[in-house]
Amino acid sequence: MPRPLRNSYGSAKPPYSYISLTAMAIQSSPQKMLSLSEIYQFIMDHFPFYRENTQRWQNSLRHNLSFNDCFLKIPRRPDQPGKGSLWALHPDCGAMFENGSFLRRRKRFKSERDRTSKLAKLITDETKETHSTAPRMKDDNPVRCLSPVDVSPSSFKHPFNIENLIGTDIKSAVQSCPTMTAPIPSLPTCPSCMSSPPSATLPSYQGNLWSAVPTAYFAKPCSHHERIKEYEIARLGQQFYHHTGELASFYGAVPVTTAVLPQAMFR
DNA sequence: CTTTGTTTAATACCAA
DNA sequence: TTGGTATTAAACAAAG
Repeated sequence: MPRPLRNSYGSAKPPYSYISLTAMAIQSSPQKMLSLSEIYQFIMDHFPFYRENTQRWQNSLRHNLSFNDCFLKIPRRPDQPGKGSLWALHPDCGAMFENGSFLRRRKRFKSERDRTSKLAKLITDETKETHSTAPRMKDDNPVRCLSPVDVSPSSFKHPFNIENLIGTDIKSAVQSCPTMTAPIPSLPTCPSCMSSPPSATLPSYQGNLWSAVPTAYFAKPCSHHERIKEYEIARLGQQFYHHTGELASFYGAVPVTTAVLPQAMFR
């Protein structure tokens, strides 16, 4: 049972590490991600101890966000106002705390082989670069997506090629798996526009089978256009979940939006 | 300018 | 004692 937080410790220092406090804040949020200032605010709201000496502990907290693999920096979508990025918990860091009580850390979370954290960094960098390059390509094809089974070299300047991000072991596993034609699963209704996308815009997909698109992708408002992109991303995530489980948890648990993923993927 | 984020370093703590 | 972890300080860059 999670302990009640409010005024539990008066002005005494709570028995939680900065990592615990930050994880609490993030997990308490509906979208499971918060801005830096929102993390500050949560901690100050719930623990009076941290209403003082803010310079000191906030510096420490920022250090923890950057230093620890368990925190993922999620870029804001262009239509999301505010400063800085959003911070989420790495989906694989669930076992970090004993019995989930936040009181003790079992062990430091280290993403295995740096693969997922590298992926997250690459995604962040690609997103930043993509947004800074204002002029878009002439022959934009918004739904052309790199298929996991398509190993043709990318012509992008900064390719977000899934094959570049995964080991050759996974790549060969994907390529060796049975290929078949499957209809794209129907998309859940967008909570923003409350209508289903026209099915004509959704091509069938020749490739490996995938399971259902995680509805988490549609927790945020999106346009039809964006939804198609998000669907392509979900497909990649599920694709690799099917065979490895590793990348899947990354994509599945972090509410990835189009802003998180490089637009180069769709050109 | 301030805020946000990254990184290095020193130090303290704690359990094996 | 040693290794892993947590805290704090500080320098610095990037971005708004």
